[in-house]
Amino acid sequence: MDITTTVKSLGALAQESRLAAFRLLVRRGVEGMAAGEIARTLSIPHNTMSSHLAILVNAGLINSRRESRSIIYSIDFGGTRELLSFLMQDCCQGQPELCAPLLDSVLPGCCAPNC
Amino acid sequence: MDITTTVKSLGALAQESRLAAFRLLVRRGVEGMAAGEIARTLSIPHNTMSSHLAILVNAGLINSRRESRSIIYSIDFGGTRELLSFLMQDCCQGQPELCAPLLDSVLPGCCAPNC
DNA sequence: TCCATATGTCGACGATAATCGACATATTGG
DNA sequence: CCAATATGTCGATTATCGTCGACATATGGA
Repeated sequence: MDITTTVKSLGALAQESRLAAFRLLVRRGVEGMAAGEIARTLSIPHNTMSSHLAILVNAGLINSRRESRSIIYSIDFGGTRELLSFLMQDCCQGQPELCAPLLDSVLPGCCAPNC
Repeated sequence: MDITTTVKSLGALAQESRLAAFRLLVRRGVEGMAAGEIARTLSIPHNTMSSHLAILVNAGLINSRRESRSIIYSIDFGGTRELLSFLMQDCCQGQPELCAPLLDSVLPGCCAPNC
């Protein structure tokens, strides 16, 4: 992931409706959520939400699949991983002693078994 | 950290010059870098860089201190930690098995001794 | 096929953001 | 105090973004 792609991804998340939608989808996992349900949940007009979702898809943060009449959006673990990875990679270039306390407080918030 | 603050921080990083400046400062650690040197390094007019730095300060991602005629900017580990923590907290609500592979690939990029 | 449901696209408006010249402020040394 | 250096502020311009009404497309069932 280069700096341009990162700016794009960060920009996609740097908007209240989109960040809210993203967080909603993160919690849903692979199951995902239909476009209309996302819009209703966040009280946002369906067409406005539609463009926001398109921006998140374009940024590689979420995916979409059709299921009957609905289009289901779900988190793109690959793209999300790349963004987090890029941000973390930069956290302590050559100075591990500085970022250790930073990470110590981040990791407990993560529920993965290996943390 | 709430969603509004997060949007602000992400927005601060969602701009090429600011992300570049932030990454520069992350690598510098507590030592930091003078405003003018940042501007020269990134080939950005000093006043343009000045407003970008102000936005990063306002977002709580960097700090400033005066040293003689220069103003030295450096990463704000506290604010940066809060942002990363917020993003990581959301990564696997109730579904650790889904985010484990996500984190597995993020953590190796981190140089902290405990990873 | 026709209608209802679900979602996406287009276009225009208002708002916000990025840029940079010109000017202002702050610090140090002579 | 004055000049040089370092940085910040203001203001105007241009570009981009968010919003939403109106219309278009896609799916499934009667």
